[in-house]
Amino acid sequence: MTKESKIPRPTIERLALYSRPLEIFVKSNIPIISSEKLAELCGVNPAQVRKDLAYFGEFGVRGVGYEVRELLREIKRILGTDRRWSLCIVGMGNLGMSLVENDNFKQRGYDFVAAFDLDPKKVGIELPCGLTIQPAHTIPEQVRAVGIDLGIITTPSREAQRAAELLFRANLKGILNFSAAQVRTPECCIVENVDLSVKLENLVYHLEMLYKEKNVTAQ
Amino acid sequence: MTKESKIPRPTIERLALYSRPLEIFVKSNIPIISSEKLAELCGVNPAQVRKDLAYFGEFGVRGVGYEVRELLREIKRILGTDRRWSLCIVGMGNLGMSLVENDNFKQRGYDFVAAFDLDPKKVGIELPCGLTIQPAHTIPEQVRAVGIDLGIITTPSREAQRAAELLFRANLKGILNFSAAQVRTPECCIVENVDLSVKLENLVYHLEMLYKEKNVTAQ
DNA sequence: AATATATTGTGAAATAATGCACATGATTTG
DNA sequence: CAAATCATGTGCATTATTTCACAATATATT
Ligand SMILES: NC(=O)c1ccc[n+]([C@@H]2O[C@H](COP(=O)([O-])OP(=O)(O)OC[C@H]3O[C@@H](n4cnc5c(N)ncnc54)[C@H](O)[C@@H]3O)[C@@H](O)[C@H]2O)c1
Ligand SMILES: NC(=O)c1ccc[n+]([C@@H]2O[C@H](COP(=O)([O-])OP(=O)(O)OC[C@H]3O[C@@H](n4cnc5c(N)ncnc54)[C@H](O)[C@@H]3O)[C@@H](O)[C@H]2O)c1
Repeated sequence: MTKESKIPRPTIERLALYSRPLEIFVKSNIPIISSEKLAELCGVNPAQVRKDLAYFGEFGVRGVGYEVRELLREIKRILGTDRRWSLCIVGMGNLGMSLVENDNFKQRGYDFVAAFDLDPKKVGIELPCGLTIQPAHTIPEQVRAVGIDLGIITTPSREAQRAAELLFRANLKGILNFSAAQVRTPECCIVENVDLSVKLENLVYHLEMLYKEKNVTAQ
Repeated sequence: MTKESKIPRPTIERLALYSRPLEIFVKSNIPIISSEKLAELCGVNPAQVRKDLAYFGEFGVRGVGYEVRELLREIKRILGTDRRWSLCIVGMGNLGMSLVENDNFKQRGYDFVAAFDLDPKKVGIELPCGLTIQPAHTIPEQVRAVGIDLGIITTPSREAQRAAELLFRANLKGILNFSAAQVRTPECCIVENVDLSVKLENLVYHLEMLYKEKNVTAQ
């Protein structure tokens, strides 16, 4: 098992990616998929798919392919999404609201069990999803009491670190941070930062490259 | 210039990251920053920072550091964010609404100039940001007429490919896709996929690893 | 002005990730 | 049942990325 700690990071990211088409295939009752087909659907190399999976076992049958249902089950087991995870969310602005109300999360095994905000005008509001917004200072007690697994931060950037501290001090183990601030945590707490404008800036860079190449080759 | 095409992808991602603390330093009137400080703030290695920057020129002064204002200006020039970009957004549900109303984008140089939806109940609604939701079938003409640079897809996954096709057929060059579906485009159009539940699944995997290691070392 | 200290830029080593190409085993066909 | 076909699993070469370590250069100190 300790071997699994030297799995390439990109492999983990791709496993999650692979599960999307697999879910669709399960629904469509398609029993078998090849690495080639799965690779095509995810925009990667077929050998990559096979290698990624081979880190964890032999899930395929030579000359045949992978049994869709079984493969999806294995990937979920590997990722840890074969059980439900409880989430709380801190900062109930536009983005926070949009996330709690999105039921893709529930379908994928994530349950929002608490929503927090600092603003007294927001505290007490009952959300369509059934939760009532709680005051931010109650984060520690509630995280501990309910045993919340993961926290999502959707506060303004300048408040993100403060929010994170309330969370990990209450012994919560993972944080998904949507603010533009880089959040710092002790080793016992894992953070994923998702800065959406970083994504936009990537896109813009690659576009500029595309334009430049065109100009060069056109001359 | 063609040399810039073999810049490591991760370098581009980090450049965008570096600009966040730099923006704050500019506001705080801090004139100089070292690679070590910048690295610490972004959670990377200082040599990495220097190498990333060195791909594009010599922006620092030995023994001193980097002039904050100048460095930010250079990074923006490199990324292509030294000009404004026009955006349209397709699918005005919770997430789409939250994105158009977020004014971080405007601050960073992105202007939403059109919003589209398929649903007749949504078409015609005037948004707080001033835009009126347009019917999706008008995407081609409006993208061409206004000369929109980038498109954001926030439709349900099953509609994402259709939305993408309307966009790139109208000669739009870049797409940021928030649906869980992998969108396929011709070479002339660049897509960034941002699947938020992939991020969650990554987090969950690394958490599970953390737990397992603890159990192992505890025994 | 000499010495100590700070910090960049970069070649080269180390590490990480990808993808080819083929042996291996399953299935189909004639 | 032999031959042809298909598709996995994997060793290895290749390519990509990170990090080290140090020469080069600037500033501070005495
Ligand atoms: N809305 C988007 O589409 C979008 C896009 C990209 C990034 N983001 C980022 O996501 C974050 C949230 O965006 P938003 O548009 O929802 O902002 P918002 O201003 O609408 O909401 C922020 C909410 O956080 C609350 N808050 C502030 N400090 C808090 C604290 N310490 N504890 C708890 N709650 C606190 C505020 O009361 C408010 O309700 C921001 O960091 C933003 O940069 C948002
Ligand atoms: N809301 C979130 O927080 C969140 C989180 C993660 C991922 N996502 C993804 O983002 C997407 C949007 O999420 P949402 O919660 O806003 O969904 P939503 O159902 O609230 O909104 C989708 C909108 O798209 C419109 N639409 C459907 N087909 C269209 C088409 N062909 N052209 C134009 N408009 C069309 C619908 O009328 C609707 O208004 C989904 O793919 C979802 O999986 C959302």
